[in-house]
Amino acid sequence: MTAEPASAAPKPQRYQIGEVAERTGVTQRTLRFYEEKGLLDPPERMDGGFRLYSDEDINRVTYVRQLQQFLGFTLSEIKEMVEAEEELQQLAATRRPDREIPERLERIATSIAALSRQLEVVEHKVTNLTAMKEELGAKMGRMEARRAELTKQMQDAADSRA
Amino acid sequence: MTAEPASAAPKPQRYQIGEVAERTGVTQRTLRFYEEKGLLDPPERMDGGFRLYSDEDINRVTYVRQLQQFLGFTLSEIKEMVEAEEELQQLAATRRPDREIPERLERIATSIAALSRQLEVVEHKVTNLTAMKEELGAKMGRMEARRAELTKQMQDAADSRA
DNA sequence: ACTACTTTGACGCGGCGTAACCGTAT
DNA sequence: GATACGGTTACGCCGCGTCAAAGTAG
Repeated sequence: MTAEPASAAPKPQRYQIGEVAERTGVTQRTLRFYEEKGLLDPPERMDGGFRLYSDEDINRVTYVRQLQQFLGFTLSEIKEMVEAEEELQQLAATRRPDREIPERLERIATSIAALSRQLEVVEHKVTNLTAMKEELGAKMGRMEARRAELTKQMQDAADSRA
Repeated sequence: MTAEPASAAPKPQRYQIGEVAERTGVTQRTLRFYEEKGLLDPPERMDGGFRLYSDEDINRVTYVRQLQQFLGFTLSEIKEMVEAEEELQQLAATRRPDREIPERLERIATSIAALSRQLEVVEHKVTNLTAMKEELGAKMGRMEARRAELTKQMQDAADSRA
């Protein structure tokens, strides 16, 4: 599909752990930890043993972090989700065996279920946060009113001495 | 300020730990832990040693949980916030010494700073979540399209056999 | 040969969960 | 005195942070 010179090999971009850490905003420790826990599949290595990550790996990391930080899922929950999604992509890559369509449908159903679970959480959070935002705004208003009042009192005291 | 019969004592509502746990949605362990960490001040006790919490305590717990779960602050950050707020309420309760207005102003300033910090986080989160929501929606759409496609293929196969 | 980067351990910490064992309320 | 509830103590788990000691890249 993509234009590709016949003579040059694909040469896909690879990054070592430090750069991945910077670009994703997590530490190197976290990257190794995720790998250990099966959230990232083991990346390539150079001859000396240094890890070499792909762009896909990077996307995976940011995805995991979103599910964790923004939605509050645990790492084991997230693991299930990414595993489901991986299976799905593998199925999409296979050259249409055309048998086993029911199985494909099952996978998709699971995936849709996961997605709607996530959507639910997102909407829940947005509702809560919006409510909180208004509360905070009101509190801020009261605080600023008190501050203004006190500042005025100070002014008056200063004026009466003049 | 509030109407109060002269003959009957105030009789403020008190709850023991189990009920507080239910009403706030945290475990008893968490309540004791928060107390230990100084996030809740030590509640009253009955003669046998059972803890007796007030409505204020309950509010405090839900407040702490909001800051933690929704905004992602650590317990030590939250501790600073609630301590600041406590000082503020004490100052509001004192019978206007009218001296030390500058000090009051300082407290209020700290409090306002904390509030705007929280507001920032809230807005940040809402932005992120909204973006995520749209992504999820799009993904859902694609999934459902694929499902429809596959279901149709199955239909066709069944029809051709009939 | 130098410097920056990476490797695998291993221990530590925050924020609780989960018994265990015993005392209190009713 | 049975049953539900609460008290403290202590160990465990998750999600990493933080050295330490050694090897690799360029």
